[in-house]
Amino acid sequence: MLSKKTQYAFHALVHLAENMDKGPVLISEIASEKNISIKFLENILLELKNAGILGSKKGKGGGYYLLKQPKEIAMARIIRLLDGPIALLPCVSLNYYERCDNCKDEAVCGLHDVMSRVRDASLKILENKTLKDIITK
Amino acid sequence: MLSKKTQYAFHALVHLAENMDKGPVLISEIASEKNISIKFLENILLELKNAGILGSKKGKGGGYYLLKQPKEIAMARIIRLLDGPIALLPCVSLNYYERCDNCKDEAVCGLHDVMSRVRDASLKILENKTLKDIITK
DNA sequence: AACTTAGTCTATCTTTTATATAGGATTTAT
DNA sequence: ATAAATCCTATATAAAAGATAGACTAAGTT
Repeated sequence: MLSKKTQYAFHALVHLAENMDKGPVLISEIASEKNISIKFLENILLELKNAGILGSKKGKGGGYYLLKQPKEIAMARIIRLLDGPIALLPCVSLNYYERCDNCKDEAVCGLHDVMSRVRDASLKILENKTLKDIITK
Repeated sequence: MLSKKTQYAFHALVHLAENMDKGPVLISEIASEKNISIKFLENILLELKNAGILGSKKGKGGGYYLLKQPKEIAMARIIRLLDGPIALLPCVSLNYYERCDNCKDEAVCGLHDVMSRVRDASLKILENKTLKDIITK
Protein backbone atom coordinates (compact mmCIF):
# COMPACT_ATOMS: atom_id res chain seq x y z
CA MET A 1 0.00 0.00 0.00
CA LEU A 2 1.01 3.56 -0.60
CA SER A 3 1.72 5.64 2.49
CA LYS A 4 -0.67 8.39 3.51
CA LYS A 5 2.01 10.81 2.45
CA THR A 6 1.91 9.60 -1.12
CA GLN A 7 -1.85 9.37 -1.14
CA TYR A 8 -2.12 12.95 0.08
CA ALA A 9 0.46 14.03 -2.48
CA PHE A 10 -1.64 12.64 -5.29
CA HIS A 11 -4.77 14.37 -4.09
CA ALA A 12 -2.90 17.63 -3.68
CA LEU A 13 -1.35 17.36 -7.12
CA VAL A 14 -4.73 16.68 -8.63
CA HIS A 15 -6.07 19.80 -7.01
CA LEU A 16 -3.14 21.85 -8.27
CA ALA A 17 -3.54 20.45 -11.75
CA GLU A 18 -7.22 21.24 -11.78
CA ASN A 19 -6.47 24.82 -10.78
CA MET A 20 -3.40 25.52 -12.86
CA ASP A 21 -4.97 28.57 -14.45
CA LYS A 22 -5.63 30.29 -11.15
CA GLY A 23 -2.04 30.95 -10.09
CA PRO A 24 -0.56 29.86 -6.75
CA VAL A 25 -2.89 27.83 -4.53
CA LEU A 26 -2.87 28.11 -0.76
CA ILE A 27 -1.81 25.08 1.29
CA SER A 28 -4.81 25.75 3.44
CA GLU A 29 -7.13 25.58 0.45
CA ILE A 30 -5.80 22.20 -0.62
CA ALA A 31 -5.90 20.94 2.94
CA SER A 32 -9.52 21.85 3.51
CA GLU A 33 -10.58 20.77 0.04
CA LYS A 34 -8.96 17.36 0.39
CA ASN A 35 -9.43 16.93 4.10
CA ILE A 36 -5.76 16.71 4.95
CA SER A 37 -3.92 17.97 8.03
CA ILE A 38 -2.53 21.32 6.97
CA LYS A 39 0.82 20.93 8.66
CA PHE A 40 1.36 17.44 7.32
CA LEU A 41 0.46 18.62 3.86
CA GLU A 42 2.91 21.48 4.22
CA ASN A 43 5.78 18.99 4.58
CA ILE A 44 4.62 17.01 1.61
CA LEU A 45 4.35 20.01 -0.67
CA LEU A 46 7.76 21.17 0.43
CA GLU A 47 9.20 17.81 -0.49
CA LEU A 48 7.56 18.00 -3.89
CA LYS A 49 9.01 21.45 -4.30
CA ASN A 50 12.52 20.34 -3.40
CA ALA A 51 12.16 17.58 -5.94
CA GLY A 52 11.44 20.13 -8.63
CA ILE A 53 7.83 19.16 -9.18
CA LEU A 54 6.22 22.17 -7.58
CA GLY A 55 7.08 25.82 -7.38
CA SER A 56 6.00 28.17 -4.64
CA LYS A 57 5.54 31.82 -3.96
CA LYS A 58 5.72 33.35 -0.52
CA GLY A 59 3.68 36.10 0.98
CA LYS A 60 0.29 37.45 0.05
CA GLY A 61 -0.99 35.97 -3.16
CA GLY A 62 1.44 33.13 -2.69
CA GLY A 63 0.98 29.39 -2.67
CA TYR A 64 2.04 26.33 -4.61
CA TYR A 65 1.80 25.59 -8.31
CA LEU A 66 2.90 22.94 -10.77
CA LEU A 67 6.21 23.51 -12.52
CA LYS A 68 5.35 21.18 -15.37
CA GLN A 69 2.34 20.27 -17.38
CA PRO A 70 0.25 17.54 -15.77
CA LYS A 71 0.97 15.23 -18.67
CA GLU A 72 4.68 15.45 -17.86
CA ILE A 73 4.26 14.13 -14.33
CA ALA A 74 4.07 10.34 -14.20
CA MET A 75 2.53 8.54 -11.24
CA ALA A 76 5.63 6.40 -10.83
CA ARG A 77 7.75 9.46 -10.25
CA ILE A 78 5.66 10.59 -7.30
CA ILE A 79 5.52 7.15 -5.74
CA ARG A 80 9.27 6.64 -5.99
CA LEU A 81 9.93 10.06 -4.59
CA LEU A 82 7.76 9.73 -1.51
CA ASP A 83 7.41 6.00 -0.95
CA GLY A 84 10.49 4.53 -2.53
CA PRO A 85 10.38 1.25 -4.42
CA ILE A 86 7.39 0.25 -6.47
CA ALA A 87 8.51 -3.38 -6.64
CA LEU A 88 7.28 -5.83 -4.01
CA LEU A 89 10.78 -7.06 -3.21
CA PRO A 90 14.04 -5.12 -2.85
CA CYS A 91 15.87 -7.66 -5.01
CA VAL A 92 13.52 -6.84 -7.87
CA SER A 93 13.52 -3.07 -7.64
CA LEU A 94 14.95 -1.09 -10.53
CA ASN A 95 15.59 2.07 -8.56
CA TYR A 96 16.16 0.77 -5.05
CA TYR A 97 17.75 -2.61 -5.62
CA GLU A 98 19.11 -4.59 -2.68
CA ARG A 99 20.62 -8.05 -2.73
CA CYS A 100 18.43 -10.84 -1.35
CA ASP A 101 19.84 -12.31 1.86
CA ASN A 102 17.54 -15.29 1.84
CA CYS A 103 18.34 -16.77 -1.46
CA LYS A 104 21.52 -18.28 -2.76
CA ASP A 105 21.20 -17.26 -6.36
CA GLU A 106 18.80 -14.63 -7.58
CA ALA A 107 19.21 -15.82 -11.13
CA VAL A 108 17.59 -19.13 -10.18
CA CYS A 109 14.99 -17.73 -7.80
CA GLY A 110 11.43 -18.30 -8.92
CA LEU A 111 10.17 -15.67 -6.55
CA HIS A 112 12.41 -13.17 -8.25
CA ASP A 113 10.87 -14.07 -11.58
CA VAL A 114 7.28 -13.67 -10.53
CA MET A 115 7.92 -10.45 -8.66
CA SER A 116 9.74 -9.00 -11.64
CA ARG A 117 6.68 -9.63 -13.71
CA VAL A 118 4.44 -7.92 -11.17
CA ARG A 119 6.80 -4.98 -11.13
CA ASP A 120 6.76 -4.73 -14.91
CA ALA A 121 3.00 -4.95 -15.06
CA SER A 122 2.63 -2.19 -12.48
CA LEU A 123 5.26 0.02 -14.03
CA LYS A 124 3.72 -0.26 -17.44
CA ILE A 125 0.76 1.58 -16.00
CA LEU A 126 2.41 3.84 -13.46
CA GLU A 127 5.11 5.08 -15.82
CA ASN A 128 2.62 5.92 -18.51
CA LYS A 129 -0.22 7.39 -16.53
CA THR A 130 0.32 10.99 -15.59
CA LEU A 131 -1.42 13.64 -13.54
CA LYS A 132 -3.33 14.56 -16.65
CA ASP A 133 -4.94 11.13 -16.66
CA ILE A 134 -6.23 11.43 -13.13
CA ILE A 135 -7.68 14.92 -13.12
CA THR A 136 -11.38 15.23 -13.65
CA LYS A 137 -11.50 18.49 -15.54
CA MET B 1 6.95 -3.47 -0.65
CA LEU B 2 6.18 -6.74 1.00
CA SER B 3 7.05 -6.95 4.68
CA LYS B 4 9.94 -9.10 5.81
CA LYS B 5 7.36 -11.41 7.28
CA THR B 6 5.84 -12.13 3.91
CA GLN B 7 9.21 -12.34 2.22
CA TYR B 8 10.36 -14.88 4.79
CA ALA B 9 7.12 -16.78 4.43
CA PHE B 10 7.68 -17.19 0.72
CA HIS B 11 11.20 -18.45 1.19
CA ALA B 12 10.07 -20.85 3.88
CA LEU B 13 7.22 -22.13 1.75
CA VAL B 14 9.57 -22.67 -1.15
CA HIS B 15 11.81 -24.73 1.08
CA LEU B 16 8.88 -26.78 2.33
CA ALA B 17 7.65 -27.32 -1.19
CA GLU B 18 11.05 -28.44 -2.35
CA ASN B 19 11.19 -30.95 0.49
CA MET B 20 7.65 -32.24 0.51
CA ASP B 21 8.75 -35.83 0.15
CA LYS B 22 10.91 -35.77 3.26
CA GLY B 23 8.20 -35.42 5.88
CA PRO B 24 8.12 -32.64 8.51
CA VAL B 25 10.90 -30.08 8.24
CA LEU B 26 12.47 -28.44 11.28
CA ILE B 27 12.03 -24.70 11.79
CA SER B 28 15.72 -24.57 12.53
CA GLU B 29 16.53 -26.18 9.20
CA ILE B 30 14.50 -23.64 7.27
CA ALA B 31 15.91 -20.81 9.34
CA SER B 32 19.52 -21.72 8.71
CA GLU B 33 18.92 -22.64 5.08
CA LYS B 34 17.20 -19.33 4.34
CA ASN B 35 19.10 -17.18 6.79
CA ILE B 36 16.09 -16.14 8.85
CA SER B 37 15.86 -15.53 12.60
CA ILE B 38 14.56 -18.78 14.01
CA LYS B 39 12.18 -17.21 16.50
CA PHE B 40 10.72 -14.82 13.99
CA LEU B 41 10.27 -17.64 11.54
CA GLU B 42 8.52 -19.65 14.24
CA ASN B 43 5.79 -17.02 14.49
CA ILE B 44 5.38 -16.88 10.76
CA LEU B 45 5.03 -20.63 10.36
CA LEU B 46 2.55 -20.71 13.18
CA GLU B 47 0.47 -18.09 11.42
CA LEU B 48 0.57 -20.09 8.22
CA LYS B 49 -0.49 -23.12 10.19
CA ASN B 50 -3.42 -21.31 11.79
CA ALA B 51 -4.48 -20.22 8.34
CA GLY B 52 -4.64 -23.82 7.21
CA ILE B 53 -1.72 -23.66 4.83
CA LEU B 54 0.75 -25.65 6.87
CA GLY B 55 0.48 -28.63 9.16
CA SER B 56 2.86 -29.39 11.98
CA LYS B 57 3.98 -32.21 14.12
CA LYS B 58 5.39 -31.77 17.59
CA GLY B 59 8.16 -33.65 19.32
CA LYS B 60 10.97 -35.68 17.93
CA GLY B 61 10.70 -36.16 14.19
CA GLY B 62 8.36 -33.18 14.11
CA GLY B 63 8.33 -30.03 12.05
CA TYR B 64 6.23 -28.24 9.48
CA TYR B 65 4.85 -29.45 6.19
CA LEU B 66 2.54 -28.26 3.44
CA LEU B 67 -1.11 -29.24 3.74
CA LYS B 68 -1.77 -28.73 0.06
CA GLN B 69 0.00 -29.26 -3.18
CA PRO B 70 2.24 -26.32 -4.13
CA LYS B 71 0.12 -25.68 -7.19
CA GLU B 72 -2.88 -25.05 -4.92
CA ILE B 73 -1.20 -22.22 -3.04
CA ALA B 74 -1.41 -18.90 -4.87
CA MET B 75 0.99 -16.08 -4.12
CA ALA B 76 -1.88 -13.67 -3.57
CA ARG B 77 -3.21 -15.79 -0.75
CA ILE B 78 0.03 -15.57 1.21
CA ILE B 79 0.41 -11.85 0.68
CA ARG B 80 -3.14 -11.10 1.78
CA LEU B 81 -2.78 -13.30 4.80
CA LEU B 82 0.42 -11.76 6.12
CA ASP B 83 0.53 -8.30 4.60
CA GLY B 84 -3.09 -7.44 3.94
CA PRO B 85 -4.15 -5.54 0.83
CA ILE B 86 -2.38 -6.01 -2.46
CA ALA B 87 -3.87 -2.83 -3.89
CA LEU B 88 -1.94 0.43 -3.56
CA LEU B 89 -4.92 2.28 -2.09
CA PRO B 90 -7.50 1.16 0.47
CA CYS B 91 -10.32 2.51 -1.67
CA VAL B 92 -9.30 0.14 -4.44
CA SER B 93 -8.78 -3.01 -2.43
CA LEU B 94 -11.05 -5.96 -3.12
CA ASN B 95 -10.46 -7.67 0.20
CA TYR B 96 -9.66 -4.77 2.50
CA TYR B 97 -11.71 -1.93 1.09
CA GLU B 98 -11.96 1.36 2.95
CA ARG B 99 -13.72 4.51 1.85
CA CYS B 100 -11.49 7.35 0.65
CA ASP B 101 -11.60 10.36 2.98
CA ASN B 102 -9.86 12.68 0.57
CA CYS B 103 -12.13 12.43 -2.35
CA LYS B 104 -15.70 13.46 -2.78
CA ASP B 105 -16.79 10.79 -5.20
CA GLU B 106 -14.82 7.65 -5.83
CA ALA B 107 -16.79 7.00 -8.99
CA VAL B 108 -15.32 10.13 -10.53
CA CYS B 109 -11.83 9.79 -9.10
CA GLY B 110 -9.14 9.32 -11.72
CA LEU B 111 -6.73 8.07 -9.12
CA HIS B 112 -9.17 5.33 -8.28
CA ASP B 113 -9.26 4.29 -11.92
CA VAL B 114 -5.53 4.05 -12.41
CA MET B 115 -4.98 2.25 -9.14
CA SER B 116 -7.69 -0.25 -9.97
CA ARG B 117 -5.84 -1.06 -13.13
CA VAL B 118 -2.58 -1.56 -11.27
CA ARG B 119 -4.37 -3.83 -8.85
CA ASP B 120 -5.86 -5.89 -11.65
CA ALA B 121 -2.55 -6.21 -13.42
CA SER B 122 -0.84 -7.37 -10.24
CA LEU B 123 -3.61 -9.74 -9.28
CA LYS B 124 -3.65 -11.34 -12.68
CA ILE B 125 -0.17 -12.56 -11.90
CA LEU B 126 -0.36 -13.10 -8.16
CA GLU B 127 -3.63 -15.02 -8.25
CA ASN B 128 -2.39 -17.35 -10.95
CA LYS B 129 1.17 -17.97 -9.88
CA THR B 130 1.50 -20.57 -7.17
CA LEU B 131 4.21 -22.05 -5.03
CA LYS B 132 4.76 -24.59 -7.76
CA ASP B 133 5.82 -21.82 -10.09
CA ILE B 134 8.46 -20.50 -7.78
CA ILE B 135 10.18 -23.67 -6.67
CA THR B 136 13.33 -24.61 -8.47
CA LYS B 137 13.03 -28.38 -8.40
C1' DA C 1 8.54 51.61 7.11
C1' DA C 2 5.33 48.69 9.32
C1' DC C 3 2.07 45.11 8.86
C1' DT C 4 0.14 41.03 7.31
C1' DT C 5 0.13 36.94 4.77
C1' DA C 6 2.02 32.84 3.40
C1' DG C 7 5.67 29.60 2.53
C1' DT C 8 10.41 27.63 4.81
C1' DC C 9 12.69 24.88 7.72
C1' DT C 10 13.89 22.18 11.52
C1' DA C 11 12.74 19.90 15.41
C1' DT C 12 9.93 17.13 18.03
C1' DC C 13 6.17 14.29 19.41
C1' DT C 14 3.01 10.41 19.27
C1' DT C 15 1.30 6.31 17.51
C1' DT C 16 1.61 2.41 14.96
C1' DT C 17 3.85 -1.22 12.67
C1' DA C 18 7.66 -4.16 11.83
C1' DT C 19 10.90 -6.95 13.49
C1' DA C 20 12.75 -9.73 16.76
C1' DT C 21 13.37 -12.15 21.24
C1' DA C 22 12.23 -14.79 25.63
C1' DG C 23 10.62 -18.44 28.02
C1' DG C 24 7.47 -21.61 29.82
C1' DA C 25 3.80 -25.06 28.21
C1' DT C 26 2.69 -28.87 25.53
C1' DT C 27 3.18 -32.83 22.60
C1' DT C 28 5.52 -36.86 20.72
C1' DA C 29 9.05 -40.43 19.76
C1' DT C 30 12.12 -43.26 21.86
C1' DA D 1 11.39 -40.58 31.93
C1' DT D 2 13.79 -37.91 28.68
C1' DA D 3 14.82 -35.22 24.93
C1' DA D 4 13.22 -32.96 20.96
C1' DA D 5 10.26 -30.24 18.84
C1' DT D 6 6.29 -27.08 18.20
C1' DC D 7 2.87 -23.90 20.72
C1' DC D 8 1.77 -19.74 22.56
C1' DT D 9 1.81 -15.44 24.83
C1' DA D 10 4.14 -11.69 26.18
C1' DT D 11 7.31 -8.31 25.58
C1' DA D 12 11.13 -5.66 23.83
C1' DT D 13 13.14 -2.72 20.39
C1' DA D 14 13.51 -0.12 16.40
C1' DA D 15 11.81 2.09 12.61
C1' DA D 16 8.39 4.42 10.12
C1' DA D 17 4.22 6.95 9.71
C1' DG D 18 1.66 10.57 10.81
C1' DA D 19 1.12 14.82 12.84
C1' DT D 20 2.30 19.19 15.27
C1' DA D 21 4.95 23.43 16.85
C1' DG D 22 7.15 27.50 16.29
C1' DA D 23 10.49 30.66 14.87
C1' DC D 24 12.15 32.45 10.36
C1' DT D 25 11.96 34.54 5.76
C1' DA D 26 9.92 36.60 1.71
C1' DA D 27 6.52 39.30 -0.61
C1' DG D 28 2.87 42.18 -1.16
C1' DT D 29 -0.10 46.09 1.00
C1' DT D 30 -0.93 50.16 3.32
